[in-house]
Amino acid sequence: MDTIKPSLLTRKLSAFVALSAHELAALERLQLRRRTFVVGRDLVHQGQSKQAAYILASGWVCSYKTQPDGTRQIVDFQIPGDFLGLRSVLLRTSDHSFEPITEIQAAEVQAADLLEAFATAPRLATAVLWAASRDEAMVVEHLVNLGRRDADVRMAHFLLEMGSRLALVGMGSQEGYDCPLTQYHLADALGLSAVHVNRVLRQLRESGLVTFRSGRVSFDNYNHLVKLADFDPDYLDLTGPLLK
Amino acid sequence: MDTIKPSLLTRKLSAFVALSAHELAALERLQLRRRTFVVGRDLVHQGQSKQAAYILASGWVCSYKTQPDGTRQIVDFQIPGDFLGLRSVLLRTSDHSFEPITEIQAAEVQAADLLEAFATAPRLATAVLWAASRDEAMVVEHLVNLGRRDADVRMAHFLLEMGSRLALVGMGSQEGYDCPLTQYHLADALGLSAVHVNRVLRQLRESGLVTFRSGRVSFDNYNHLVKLADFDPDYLDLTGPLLK
DNA sequence: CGGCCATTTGACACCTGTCAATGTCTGTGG
DNA sequence: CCACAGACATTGACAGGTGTCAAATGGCCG
Repeated sequence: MDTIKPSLLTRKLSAFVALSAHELAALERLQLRRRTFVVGRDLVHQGQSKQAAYILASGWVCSYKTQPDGTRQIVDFQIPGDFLGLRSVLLRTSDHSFEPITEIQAAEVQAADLLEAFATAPRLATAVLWAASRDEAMVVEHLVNLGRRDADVRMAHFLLEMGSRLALVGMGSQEGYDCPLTQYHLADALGLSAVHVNRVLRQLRESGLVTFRSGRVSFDNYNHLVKLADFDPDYLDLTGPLLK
Repeated sequence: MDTIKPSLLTRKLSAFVALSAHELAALERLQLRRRTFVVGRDLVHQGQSKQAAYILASGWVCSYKTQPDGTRQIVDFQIPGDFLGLRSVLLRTSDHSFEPITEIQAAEVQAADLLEAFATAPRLATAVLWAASRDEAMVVEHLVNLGRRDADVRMAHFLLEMGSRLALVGMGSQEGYDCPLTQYHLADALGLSAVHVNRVLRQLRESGLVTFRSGRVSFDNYNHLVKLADFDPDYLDLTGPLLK
């Protein structure tokens, strides 16, 4: 099942920065130390420090914060090709937790390895910075989602965003994608109750827009869904600036 | 009215990283090119690129995103001593707008100046990275606020957070602080309607917790407010890791 | 087959938004 | 000095979105 081909991270970064063979090799070297993690056990826990970063090779992860009253807010999901805990390794502090949603494979990256790779291949730093910046832009978009959109639009936007992200690594299209999330995950990410998530999903399904069922998201009418969600399919493509 | 003393940014960073005289000088040099901006005219507009960054010397700014339907979501507020548009200058892209809330004074910083300062005083880069990271942590906390807290708790948390931030630059205490925001600003930041903001403020005031009136936030019962909001007064103090 | 987990559904309460009107304050111009 | 406009704050009535509670259904696995 495992690929020998270029990693997904390579694939993603190459879509935005033309990396040389030397740079590509440095990038691949970072991903040698593969580890497997099982569902449920947190990779990094809120408040821990001195952690490694990871490059996700397969499986889904979510990063979240838990409140004293037990409710949690999922900040973002990580999919194959994504960095995980990049900030915590650079700053040696972590302000939220990471939980595998499926069994995952990830390459562990020490701060020293990362810095060495940057020294060898400086443009790599730019590319990684771009990736981190894209992640931050998604958190901001997530913020707008929570603050200013109704539950149905919020859901539509979220499903479309995941679709675009997955398409970047060849795991999705305008037809749909495989999605291991439960409705509880959606609830914790979108600031809704699980019951209401179910209601919204039913409504979207019955409107012929999108179907979320048994681990699969199917876009029944991609264009109408994009219109409902005011979704800009290009907002993740912060292309241009880095192409020089 | 203007201070000759060390800038507020210096003051803030010094609370977390012990900077040498050489580093302090480099930091001050960044802040020579002062400019004044008036209320209402955006500093950086959504989608623009090739912008300068700013270090805010006086006044308040908000960063926000506007949606096609006209509603807006305020992502964060910047107060004296804060960076503004740091990411857009490094990546030459801007995904949201900045609007002065009061008349402001800010120092314009070109990407080249910043990089030169980093080269001269390497630890400065760490300090600035720390500041950027703290800003990102606040956005995440903001996300949790919107997703998982009721309007009253959300408001309480927000007022306390601004208080802590202002205290770091000597502009606030547990007594309260001067606050130029209108209830519309609060609404756009907290994902509420202006009418509901008013209701919530009244409730908090009548509960004897906090009073928001005529440009002033007064903590009537700081401890109870902290308890209501589940506010961790230390979460902005990402101290420790950088002190080595 | 018997749990266990996720999904689904209905009833009901309540938090929050919307609409509309009024009050307060400040600055401007007659 | 007063009238007025405009921005912001305040209040009430009402509707609707969303949460909570509770129960039923369905699928998966030991």
